Amino acid sequence: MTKAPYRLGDDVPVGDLVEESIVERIFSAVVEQRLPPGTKLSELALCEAFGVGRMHIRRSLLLLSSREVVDLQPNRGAFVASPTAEQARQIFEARLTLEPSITRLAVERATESDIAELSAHLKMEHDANHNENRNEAIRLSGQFHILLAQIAQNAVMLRMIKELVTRTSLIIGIFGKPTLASCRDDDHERILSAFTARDGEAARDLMAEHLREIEGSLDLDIKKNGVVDLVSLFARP
Amino acid sequence: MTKAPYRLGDDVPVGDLVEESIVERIFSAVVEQRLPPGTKLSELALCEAFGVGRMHIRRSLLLLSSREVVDLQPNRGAFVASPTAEQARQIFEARLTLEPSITRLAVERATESDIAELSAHLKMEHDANHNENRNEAIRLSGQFHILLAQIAQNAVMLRMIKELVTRTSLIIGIFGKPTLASCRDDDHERILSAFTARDGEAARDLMAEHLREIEGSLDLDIKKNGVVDLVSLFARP
DNA sequence: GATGACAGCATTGTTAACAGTTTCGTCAAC
DNA sequence: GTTGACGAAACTGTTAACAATGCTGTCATC
Repeated sequence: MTKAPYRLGDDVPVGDLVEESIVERIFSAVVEQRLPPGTKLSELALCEAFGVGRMHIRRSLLLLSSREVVDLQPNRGAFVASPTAEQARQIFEARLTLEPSITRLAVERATESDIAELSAHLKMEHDANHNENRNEAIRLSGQFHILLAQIAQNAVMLRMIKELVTRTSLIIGIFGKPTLASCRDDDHERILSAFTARDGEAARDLMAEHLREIEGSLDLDIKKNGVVDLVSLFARP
Repeated sequence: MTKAPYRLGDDVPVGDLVEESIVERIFSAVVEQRLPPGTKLSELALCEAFGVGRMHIRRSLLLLSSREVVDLQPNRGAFVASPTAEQARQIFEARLTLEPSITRLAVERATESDIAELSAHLKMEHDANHNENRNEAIRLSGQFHILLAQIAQNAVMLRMIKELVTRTSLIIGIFGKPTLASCRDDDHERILSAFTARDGEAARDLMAEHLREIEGSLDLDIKKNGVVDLVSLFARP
């Protein structure tokens, strides 16, 4: 994921754009499980990592905490959130409420090129799984759900899904069994089949089943920990 | 509008608490349509209004803009959002996805005292309507939907609903016909009946119908606030 | 050796001053 | 009378210094 290219003469990105991009990149890092739950997000380290002033970092952290991806503790700092089992339950309940409907809408609204994109995406997922490229596989697996919300053409729900997918990665990091780190891509394949058949109801039901499967695969009792170097993590390639 | 009372010995509110309360109060003002779409929210004025420093106001405005209740324009300031017709469509689509399910969950999880509270709430709504207390009627009408999400015991969806209800107030302010400023409270009565009958499916369907009714009562073509903004009109897409 | 007080350090929270931009009013020109 | 340029004032954006809090390592005591 590279920075958007700014040519000379373009308006320099200012204000919200900076925070937006930082939030997006931290979201990605969380989804890919490069930022495990509980990781301290020190302001200074993030300033170096993103090459911006403390103000932008503090604003970004506030935004992240408003999405409950980061836990802001007064006078102590920011930490990657560690969802509780109860929060996990609520998040899956929200996903089960939203995503089946979104999936049906997506089927109804998908153009041929949308379906082609989904198909190409699934191929990437499959490859990543086959090559044991774990980070990429996890990222693509979450991205699939986001793609559906994009195809459904609803920015409101898209934003909700981005948050829920990200928090789900945290949940899997805490409560997931080591073997299963992401969605099984054949679930996604089946959903794609419903797209090509233009069967919205089937897609909706498959998505519900898919989500229930993920939730069922969790151990809602066990916990874990770890440490990560923020600078190298966000170093520009 | 008075400051929240803090007794001596209470922990002085620090950090997020300040912003949270400001956001909440601005949400309320928007719901009650005391802050119409497009209203300029000057930092200095808000500093005086809430008796806090500029930093807290700026953080609050950022949070409000992340919920799309406030539009943050670089170097120009913060304005109460003016949802477009397309955004209105998406917001109702999201509400139609979430709230019927939430309502069913609420019926399943409601205690007797929850139902009593709902009933008391409806009485207040009815009174406010009868006394032509418009602000109070609008506020209670939105609060009803929030109450349901609270009864459903899902903090994730509760937060989503708070945002959607607030933005719906903006939508009604822009696209609503003058007569109908809030939900008809007899719709809410019918939903309560389904609660007392413990009929979740009925409650769900009534809520869906209720939302469709509200959306149907909008003029999604006519922009009432008169002046057309030529700049955005001719802006490149 | 374990425990607790203490001091120094690191980090976060807050404020104030400064810089940059927009906005508004004035005035001159047509 | 309208339009456009100019300048002052008001507002927002940014930075840096300062204050306050939490953390850590040391040392004395039991």
